[in-house]
Amino acid sequence: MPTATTHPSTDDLFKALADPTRREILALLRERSRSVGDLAANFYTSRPAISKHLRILRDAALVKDARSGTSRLCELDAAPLKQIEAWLGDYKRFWDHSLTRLKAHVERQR
Amino acid sequence: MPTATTHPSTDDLFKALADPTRREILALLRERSRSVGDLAANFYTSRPAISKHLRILRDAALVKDARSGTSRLCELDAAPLKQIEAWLGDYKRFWDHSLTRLKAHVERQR
DNA sequence: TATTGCGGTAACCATTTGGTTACGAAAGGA
DNA sequence: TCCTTTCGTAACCAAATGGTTACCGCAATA
Repeated sequence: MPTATTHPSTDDLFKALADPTRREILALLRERSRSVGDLAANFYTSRPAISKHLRILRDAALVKDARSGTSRLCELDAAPLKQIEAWLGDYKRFWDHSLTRLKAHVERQR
Repeated sequence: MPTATTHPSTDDLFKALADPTRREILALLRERSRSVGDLAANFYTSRPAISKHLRILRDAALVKDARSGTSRLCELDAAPLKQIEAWLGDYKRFWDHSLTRLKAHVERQR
């Protein structure tokens, strides 16, 4: 599918974010919208490789693009990251749990 | 390395979270600490496969474990997720950006 | 119309990933 | 002491991943 009309799956999102090059692309798009070639110029890898990363980011709905003459302007869409935030929400109450719990539990079993 | 004493890299964290089985393991550990076999019983995949997932989660410092007799008790450590939260923080100001920006920009170029 | 530049994609390749089965080490109990 | 249970790991395999080069389509321009 060309452009995801519905929400991307949490899996698609995490997988898209799991690559450092893709996270760097997002960081670059945070500054301003950029063409594909502009983005590729920031990496040592080839333009087709960046093009494939962009497809994954587009499928995860994290990047929108539109033709502008012969080039293609890519823009960050951070909205899907709200899903990651929501996923994190279920773990926040464990952030400050004392890590002595496990140790104590094992001790108790002796 | 057996147990990460320092903070895991953001890359290790995202990669650890990029697999649905590993996210499900974390969700199970949210309820209570569990042995490796207990965890494996919740999946159709084999125990060694779960064991390998647990190694990745341990390397990402998301799971701590301790021997308890012949079994090994695994516990969630959600603290590293704060790093993901921090990463997300750099994108929050883009969450509500109007997506007409790109469109407008392209229009302007005509 | 012919040419140039931008970017997507096909074809291919090496590496990584996630799974399996088989085996061995360690702790507990008969 | 011997047997059982639990779990990690080695060895192996298929599929996915991330990279490359080559090629093609399309828009702008001379």
